[in-house]
Amino acid sequence: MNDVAAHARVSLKTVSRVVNGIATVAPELTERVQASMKQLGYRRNNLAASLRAGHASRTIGLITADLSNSFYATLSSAIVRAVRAQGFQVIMASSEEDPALERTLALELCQRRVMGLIIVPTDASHGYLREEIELGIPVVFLDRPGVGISADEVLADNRGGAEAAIAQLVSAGHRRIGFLFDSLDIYTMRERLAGARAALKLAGVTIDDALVATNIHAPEHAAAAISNMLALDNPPTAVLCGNNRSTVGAVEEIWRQNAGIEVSGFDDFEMSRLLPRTVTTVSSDTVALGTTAAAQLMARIDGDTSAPRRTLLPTHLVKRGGWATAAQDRRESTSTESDCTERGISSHKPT
Amino acid sequence: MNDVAAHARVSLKTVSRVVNGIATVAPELTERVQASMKQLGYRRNNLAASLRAGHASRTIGLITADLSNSFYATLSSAIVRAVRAQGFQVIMASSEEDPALERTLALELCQRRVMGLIIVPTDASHGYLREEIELGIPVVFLDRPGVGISADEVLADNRGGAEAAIAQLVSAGHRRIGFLFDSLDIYTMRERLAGARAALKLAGVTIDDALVATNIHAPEHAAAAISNMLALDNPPTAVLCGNNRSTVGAVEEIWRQNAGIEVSGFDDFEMSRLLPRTVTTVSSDTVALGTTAAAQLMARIDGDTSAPRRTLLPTHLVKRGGWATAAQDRRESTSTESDCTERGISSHKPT
DNA sequence: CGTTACCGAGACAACGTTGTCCAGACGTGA
DNA sequence: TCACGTCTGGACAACGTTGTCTCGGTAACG
Repeated sequence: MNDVAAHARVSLKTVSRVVNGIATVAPELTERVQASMKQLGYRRNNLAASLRAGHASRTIGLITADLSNSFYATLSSAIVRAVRAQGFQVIMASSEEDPALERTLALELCQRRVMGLIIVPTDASHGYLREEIELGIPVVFLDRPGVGISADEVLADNRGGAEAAIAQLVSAGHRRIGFLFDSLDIYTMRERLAGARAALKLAGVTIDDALVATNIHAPEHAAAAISNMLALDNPPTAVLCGNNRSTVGAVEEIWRQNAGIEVSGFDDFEMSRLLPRTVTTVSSDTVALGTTAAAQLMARIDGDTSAPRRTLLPTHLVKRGGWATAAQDRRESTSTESDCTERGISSHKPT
Repeated sequence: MNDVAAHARVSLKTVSRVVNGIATVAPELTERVQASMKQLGYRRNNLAASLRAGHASRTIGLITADLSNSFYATLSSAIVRAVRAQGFQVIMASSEEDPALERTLALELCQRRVMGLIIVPTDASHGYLREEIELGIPVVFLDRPGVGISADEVLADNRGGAEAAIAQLVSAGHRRIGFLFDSLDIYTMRERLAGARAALKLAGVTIDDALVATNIHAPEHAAAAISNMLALDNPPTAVLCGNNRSTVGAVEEIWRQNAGIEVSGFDDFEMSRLLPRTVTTVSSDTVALGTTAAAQLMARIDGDTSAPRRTLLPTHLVKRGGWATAAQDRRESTSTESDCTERGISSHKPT
């Protein structure tokens, strides 16, 4: 900037004024300065500017569990788009589900003076964030609640979705329902299982613990677990899968064994309509989750100091797949959705 | 920092030394400073530090075409992980395939003093980047080459992959092969089609223009296009799809019409093995693409000033899906891969 | 012609940090 | 005891920018 000023034979401040588009500069000088900037390849240093201006870095931090997972990719994409509209940029990091790494990343981002954080939290205490929040960096937890701290949360109604899925299976006559869930250390898994249990209790159906498999991390685990269940004297007639990996493994194995049991699962996914079996998925609007979290954070950055708020987004049942079971499901996916349950924000309040 | 110094009754510089872990501070003072830092909630301002230190922001910028696409999500994830190992953070942005937006984003990131850029470029001139590169911000183009500028490029061997796919179809006896490609404005589409044409020419097979459909953006377009081809007097016996969306649409429609034609396609995708039809996909190691680009950029940041370099990663054919056509394909996917062609880096040099 | 008012431009300080240099204190050896 | 060396702490400047204040010039009006 000094060089530009010297080259254009004006003062430093005049260059600053031109850069910031302040109108009170003589047109002739403006022109000279702009020519010099171009000639010298001048680029405004936004870091320095935000230093002077007092922390207005116009950057937020985003920590998800696994960037390559399409669920988080969609979330991230929605967030980036939403905050970009307000001139904000996003530093992204991945905690790999490791609480220690998550903490390190969060603190690093705070040091970098992000103006806010969106975190998909792991299942460890987030007390360390209290200080950062008090120091003025707002935090929004996304998809799962933070532990041991009060902050904004944007969640999907997993419990309600589970209840709806079970209600549908029960009304279709199923009484023996299997469960394939990932680790119950994950909040969403606990919620989904709790919802399912509640709905079954309501329907007066008792749960056979032999039909509840947990710690299913990969399709192979799901295949093995469902295989075991099918080998029981009294096998399930339907299965509820805790996430899309479980669903995929279950569908594969069920198809392989040509077993005629019904499948419901969480986390709708791209291409799910190409599954050979009909599957009912509990899906939530991932884009809305991201957009809502971004909006909540921006409100905090803009000075909203009201009490922390939990937003619960609805989930709904969608019928997917069924190519192998043929032409009985030739309807468009939109009309398929219409005969499914919708759950509103107020449907259920997880604790 | 001033406050900490006052509180600990030491000089500003002493605090700085403690923060930076310089050993020449008396242990007693170090302790006093650390206590004061904790008590006052001091956080080092990395922005200010990098300002003083001369642009060592330890941040890179990443611009992809569409964050929510699983291909770019995987790329991004690999890049974030790779640079994180060197203490770098990543600011991510999405160009939405819009050259003007891409340019705006790139310049914004430069103003923010990122130390390097990885860009999945759109098909417009990147001459504007020349100045930035000269100013010392290295750029690596990923997945597609930049236009009108010489910089590092990390690409997949699309042309070789297309040749391999066609060779396989031809050797299986196919002579009438349809093509479903997205816009030829996209570099990868041009490369893939060029490879296919070259391989067909080599095999002495002439191409019927009625079997070449372009500008296929969505599965529905692919379905319509393949439907038209199947209605011809002399329909194709096989089809090559330019990306996974085309593949999905084609497979759906072919299945619907119960037409027995063979499908090959680009871009392997999660769940592709659950497709009802057997599909041969040309896949590349997406993680390796990202990791390679990150490594190349880090080398430039570390001062590598050698001539711009094009890295071509191999593609290989993988058989996927086939649930609906049943038990003839019961093998594990690993063994399925073993009977497929592998293309090396040196297989083909696209221009 | 003089005075006032206004406007454009420059000097200066400050944002938070760190490198450089220097001063002072302490210890040791002659 | 004095001189020299070493080692720690502090003053100062600088990174690149912008807000504030002030000054000089010009135009308009009395």
